[in-house]
Amino acid sequence: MSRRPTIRDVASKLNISAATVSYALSGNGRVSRALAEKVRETAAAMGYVPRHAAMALRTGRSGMIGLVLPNIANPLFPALAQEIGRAARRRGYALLLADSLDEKAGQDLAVAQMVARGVDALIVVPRRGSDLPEAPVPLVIIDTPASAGRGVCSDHRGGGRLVARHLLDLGHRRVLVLAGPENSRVAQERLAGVREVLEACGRAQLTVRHCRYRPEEAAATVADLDQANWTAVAAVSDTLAIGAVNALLARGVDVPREVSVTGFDDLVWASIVRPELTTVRQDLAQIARDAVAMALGEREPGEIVPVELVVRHSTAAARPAPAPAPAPAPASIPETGTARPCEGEPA
Amino acid sequence: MSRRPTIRDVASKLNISAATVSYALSGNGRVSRALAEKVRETAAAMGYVPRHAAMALRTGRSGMIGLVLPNIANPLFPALAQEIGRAARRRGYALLLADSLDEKAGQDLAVAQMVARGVDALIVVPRRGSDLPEAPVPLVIIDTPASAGRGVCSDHRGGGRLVARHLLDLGHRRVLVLAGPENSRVAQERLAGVREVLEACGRAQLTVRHCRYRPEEAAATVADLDQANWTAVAAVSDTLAIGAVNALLARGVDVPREVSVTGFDDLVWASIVRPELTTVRQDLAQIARDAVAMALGEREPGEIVPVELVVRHSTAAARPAPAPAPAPAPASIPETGTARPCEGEPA
DNA sequence: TAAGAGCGCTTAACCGATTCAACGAGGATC
DNA sequence: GATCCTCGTTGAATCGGTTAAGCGCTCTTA
Repeated sequence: MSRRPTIRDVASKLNISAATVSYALSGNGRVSRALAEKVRETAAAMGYVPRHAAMALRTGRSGMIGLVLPNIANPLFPALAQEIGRAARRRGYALLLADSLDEKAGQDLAVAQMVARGVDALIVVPRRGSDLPEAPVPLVIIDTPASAGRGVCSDHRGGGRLVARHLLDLGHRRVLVLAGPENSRVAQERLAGVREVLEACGRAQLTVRHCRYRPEEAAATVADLDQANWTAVAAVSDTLAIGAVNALLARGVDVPREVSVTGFDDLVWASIVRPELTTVRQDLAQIARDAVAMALGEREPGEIVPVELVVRHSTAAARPAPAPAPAPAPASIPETGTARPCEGEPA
Repeated sequence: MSRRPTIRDVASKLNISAATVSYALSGNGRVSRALAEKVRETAAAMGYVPRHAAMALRTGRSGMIGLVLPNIANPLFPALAQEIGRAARRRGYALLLADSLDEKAGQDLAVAQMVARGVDALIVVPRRGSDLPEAPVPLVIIDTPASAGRGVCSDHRGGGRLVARHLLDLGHRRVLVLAGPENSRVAQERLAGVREVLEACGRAQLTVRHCRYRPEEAAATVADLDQANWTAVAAVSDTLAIGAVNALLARGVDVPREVSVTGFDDLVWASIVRPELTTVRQDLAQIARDAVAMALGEREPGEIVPVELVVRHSTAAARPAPAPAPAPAPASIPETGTARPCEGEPA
């Protein structure tokens, strides 16, 4: 026979019942050591591979996790997808992938289709401004603390604090924040972190501008503003940071000597563009592991994963202000994301 | 009953048989118009959603296409994955994703697992240097013409020709080729295209260096060489091109005024870095559509998809050589990838 | 020594679709 | 009026696994 062998083929070759083969291979029933071993050998020799469809039908479990992303083209998500795929595969799960193509209906459609396909759990990075999806299977959200009760997320606010403190330590007091789209919960959190620290400082002056996650919009925003009003640009994403850098360089402004720029996410490109970006790195591997663990019910949702400031070459000590001002503070890198009053300031 | 309704639930509500419901919904059997309509309505009203697992078991078709990538982290592949996902979804197929994590065994393992999971077809972007995978289901390879008999690919060689002709037209005669890893079939093709045109020219002088697909390796390679020997760098990937640009800028060499640089693939970042890269764009959407069509047996494999030269700001007319030399040729952009003798050369 | 508990295996039901074969009712054909 | 078709529908087998229940045996335990 040329068909792929079934469990019954293996059974009849050994003159035992199909059930025994099933028990032996799954390790669930009580089968003698010797027989179990022989079954495994025979199955392997015959090239037996279980049909997941049959297992899924009987057990109601498909062994698949659905991953719904807003847009695979955003470079952060492939990295996350890779980590999730890895974590899932380690547990014997496969990854069913869909992106909502940045369309309103796409997300719910994708979720519904995955449910119809019988995924055992869903991991969703929600589209900006969309409602949180519902599904009759465990659903883990990767987003912000606001929805972390349903999943896991980075400490975006803490990241914002790290950035702000870093800039403060470098002596920057007037900061332009490129705050991303107004309806992005993640961007809101990052902005809140920056704001928290800078406002706690008292002396800092904050300019906030919103724009979509496109370098050209960031560039246009920066180009429109009077550069005299700030010495640092804190962008809530590397994409925006690169746009800002380009606009500044085009204007003949040296980065970081005249203006410091920070990003967010540590995309692969952050360390490739010149100057290499100071940015905040999310621990994607940890998020992926947690998300998968939550999806499979091994862990309670609600995790908030710490982020890390990566200092590179797009930030430097603030230049003395045009008005008479003393030397900037030494550039110590804060190790925590906690707000604390700004000390060691220029007098 | 709180379970998801089955086909039998729908049937008993209408006092008809399950078979009729199946025929009505699938449109396969001969069911009267009126009844078919009533069945569809009732099914929808009851929230009936077919179990793919049951369908898969019975029909042997899972409605899933497996996509195996060498490494999702490479920015080219997510874009491709997105297009393939879109094309698949349009036909009612879902996408099962795996990457081989750039490991030797990963690719075959991924293929085997997908087969076990019952995918109806596989689309594989083979890992460099790996053997072409085999599987008991239709398998489409996205790679180079050498394996295009099994799938679809871009006209990498033609892209190489486009780049070479572009540089030739700009007056460049001494070209450094960053040729990527030696075992990359794609890189080999691109190099071959460049070589073909430049050698046909007769007067061109070619330097070829291999390195892995990492900007820092490209940068190191460029930094090691005596820049006097070439006026243009043709990289077989944008990643390498950016490394080359960085190395040149770090050395104080103006790009493109002193040295022109070209990339390959038109990654999103190619138009974001400064200077924006002149590069070759693959038609990923077309490749994706063709690959899916081939996977589903709607089209014969063997397609070679044309590529397109995208001229931006990293290339410019060659400067007059240190030795007495006339003005460079006008920068006409070739519309075809065909080699032709270099005309309008500097005397 | 009778009741009970394990052990290792088998029997058979079951998951929820698809699809073959058959069947009754009408209509057309001869 | 008998025969044959076609139409619309149904019963039942089937896909390939999982798993509850049970069987005959041996070994404890009271």
